[in-house]
Amino acid sequence: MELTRRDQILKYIVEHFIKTAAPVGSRTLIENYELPFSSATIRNEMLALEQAELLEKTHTSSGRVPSSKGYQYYVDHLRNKSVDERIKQQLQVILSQKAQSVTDIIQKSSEILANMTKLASVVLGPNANQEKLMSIQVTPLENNSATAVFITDSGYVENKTFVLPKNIDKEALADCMSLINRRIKGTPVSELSSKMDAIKPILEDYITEHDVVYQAFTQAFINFASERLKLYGQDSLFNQPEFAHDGDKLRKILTLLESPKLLKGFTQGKEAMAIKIGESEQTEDLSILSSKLKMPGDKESRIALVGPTRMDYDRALSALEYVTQMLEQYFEKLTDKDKKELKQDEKK
Amino acid sequence: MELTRRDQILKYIVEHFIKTAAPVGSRTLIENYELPFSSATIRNEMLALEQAELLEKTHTSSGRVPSSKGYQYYVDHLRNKSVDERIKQQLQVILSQKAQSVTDIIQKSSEILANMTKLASVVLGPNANQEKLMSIQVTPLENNSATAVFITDSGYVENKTFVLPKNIDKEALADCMSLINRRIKGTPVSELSSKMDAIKPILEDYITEHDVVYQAFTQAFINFASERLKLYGQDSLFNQPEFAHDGDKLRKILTLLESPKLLKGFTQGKEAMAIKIGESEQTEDLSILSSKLKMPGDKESRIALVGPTRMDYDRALSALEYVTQMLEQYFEKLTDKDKKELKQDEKK
DNA sequence: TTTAGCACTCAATCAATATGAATGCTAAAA
DNA sequence: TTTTAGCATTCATATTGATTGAGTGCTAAA
Repeated sequence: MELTRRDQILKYIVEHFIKTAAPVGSRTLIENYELPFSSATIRNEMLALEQAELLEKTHTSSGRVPSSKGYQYYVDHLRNKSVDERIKQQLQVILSQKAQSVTDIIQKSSEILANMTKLASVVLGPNANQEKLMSIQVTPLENNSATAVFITDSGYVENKTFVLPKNIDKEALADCMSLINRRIKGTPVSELSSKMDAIKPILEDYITEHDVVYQAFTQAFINFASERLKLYGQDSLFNQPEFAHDGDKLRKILTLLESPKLLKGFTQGKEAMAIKIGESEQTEDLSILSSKLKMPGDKESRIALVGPTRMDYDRALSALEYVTQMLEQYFEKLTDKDKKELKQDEKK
Repeated sequence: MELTRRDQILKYIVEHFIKTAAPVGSRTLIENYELPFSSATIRNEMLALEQAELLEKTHTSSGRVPSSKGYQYYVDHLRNKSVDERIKQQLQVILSQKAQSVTDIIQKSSEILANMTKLASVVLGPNANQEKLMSIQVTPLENNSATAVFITDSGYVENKTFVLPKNIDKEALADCMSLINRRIKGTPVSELSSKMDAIKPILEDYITEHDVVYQAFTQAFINFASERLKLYGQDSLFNQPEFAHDGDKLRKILTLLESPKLLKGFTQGKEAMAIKIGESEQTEDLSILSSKLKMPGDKESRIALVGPTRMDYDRALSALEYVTQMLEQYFEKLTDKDKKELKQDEKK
C-alpha cells in the first residue's frame, strides 16, 4: 500500500531524527530524501502534522521533533519490518545447542537482543504466583549453620543460610524436612506463607528451637514474592547522546531498571507486544517495548527492551518480535516431542 | 603531636576542597579558618606544597587542588579519625539480631556503609578457591529437566538447570548422586574440575547419557570460579558533582563496579586496609578503599568503598575501619563460643 | 621570616552583534 | 485547488569584547 504524502513525510522525519538526534527542518528533509516538492510544501505538511500532535517544535523557529504520539503512530503504521540477519544467525547458534535449560536459552537470547539493539534488555521471570514449590532441602554447614535451598517447578532456586539452634537433633530435623517436603510439594508460591503457618505446630513438635527455622523459611519466601529479573546491556545506554550529558535522565533510567516492581508495572498487560513510549512521569523520554513469551508448563515471562524514546524502533521491534517468535516455536517443538514420547511410553 | 604549619595548611586545603569541590585559594583559606598569617604567607607554603607534588593547579591563576599524592599524604598523616555515632548505632542493631547467617550480617553492614558514606559499597565474597563443596543435590522438575544445586561450606549456593536425558533411570541417578556426594564432599572448589574428570567413568557406568549431566556440572563449576560480589549504593554516586555532568566518568566507574575481575584487581593485597587513590588509567579520579575481613572458618572477604578521589576520607575510612573491626570482633566471639560448646560436649 | 603591595593571569560573566536554520504567511504560478 | 516563490520573523547558537574577580608570583620593606 502506498503511503500518503503526509505519512511519508512523517516517516522520513522520524527516521531522520532517530539517526541524527537533531530537530528536522523542511530544507534538510528535501536535501536528504530528494523529495519532489519545495520546502514550503513540506512546511505546510509539517504544520498539519504538528496540529495532529504527531510532531513538536523545541522552539518557535526550530525544526520538528516527533512527539510520543508521533512515535506511536510511526510504530503502528509506518515502520519497516526487517530482521537483521546477524540476529537470525546468532539466535540459531543458541537454539541449536543441546540440553540447555529454558531459562538459559531465554537469557542468552536476551543478551543477543541487548547487543544487537544497543538497548537495555530485561528478562522478567515468570510471575511468582504461577510457580509451585518443588522441594526444600536443608544442608548443615560448618560453624553451627545450615543452608536451606528452595526449588520451584520451573527450576528457580532460592536459598537462605541461617544459624542452627544449639543442640539441635539433626535426625529430627531431617525427619521434619521430609515431612514438610511431602506436605508442601506443589504448593503455589503465593500460598506458602499460609501453609507455613499450618505447618508451624509440626515444627514445634520436632524441634525445640523451631522459631529460627521458621523465620529462615518465611524470610526466604518473601524473596520468592519479589520479581526476578535479569538485565543486560545496561552500559550501552551510556552511548546514547540524550543520556551522555544529562545525569538526571541517566539516573532516572537506571532507577527504573533497578526497580523490578516499577518495571513490571510498565510491562504488564495481556497484549503479546506492549509498547510504552514516554507515557508517565517516570518514563519521560523513555520507551519500553515488552513482549510476552510463553514458556513450557503454561508459564509466561516477558522480554523487554528499554531505551530513550528516540530509539531505532524498526530494528528493536523487529528483533524483539523475531526472537520471541523463534523461542516460542522452539518451546512448542520441545513440548510436542515430550508429548509424543509420553504416548510411546504408554503404548509400551 | 602538633602539625607543622605546612601540613596544617595542606589539611585545610584538602578538607575545604572535599567540602566545596572548588579549587582553594590563599584568601579563601584565611577567611574560612582564621589563620594568623597573611595570604602571601599561605601562597608561599602553597608553592612549596605544589613543588612537593601534593597540590596542583587547574590553570595558572587558579586556586590549588589536592593531587592523588596529596590525598594519599592526607590519608596517611593528616586525617581525623572519628566514627559517626549513627554508624555505631546502626551496626549495633544489626549485630544484636539473633540467628543470622554470616553473609547476611556482612551484607547488611555493607548497606549501612553505603548509606552513611554516600559511596558505592562492594562486598567481595571469599575467594573461590578457599571454599569447599559440601553437597550436590539434583531435583527433578517437570518438562524433562532437573536442577542441580551445589552448596559450599560457607553456604554459597550455585545452581544449574539442565534438560534430563530421555529415559533416564531416576533411581540410578539418585544412587549416582549419593556416590558423587561421598566422593566430592570437602573438595576445594579449585580442584572440582579435575575431580569431576576422575568421577566421569563412574557416571558412565550409571547413566546412559552421562554427558549432559557432566556438562551441566562443569558449567556450574565455572560459575564458582567467577568472583562473587554484592553492590550497594551505586545510585548515590550520581549525586557527586564530578559525575553528574560527565557521562564518561560515570561510565568508567559503573563499568568498574560491574566487573568483578577488575575490582578484585584493585582490592587485592595482604594489607588490612588497601587505599588506591586514582592510580591507574581505569581508576583516574577514582578512589578505592578496601578492607580485609576475616570470616569464620579461615575465610577472607573484603569490603570496599568506591567513589571519586574527592571523597570524605575521614568519614569513609573511619566507618570502614570501624565496621570491619566490629565484625571481626563479633565473628571471633562467635567461634569462641563454638569452641567452648565443643569442649563441653567432649566432657559429657 | 613575614607581610604589604603590585603587576599579571585567566576563567567566568555579560552584553552586543551577527549568523543561519528554521518558521508562517501571502500572493502568484501551475 | 495545490504548489511554490518570496519575504519578514523568530530564536538558538556563535562570536566578540569588555569587565570582573579570585587567584598567583615577585619584590621590597617591616
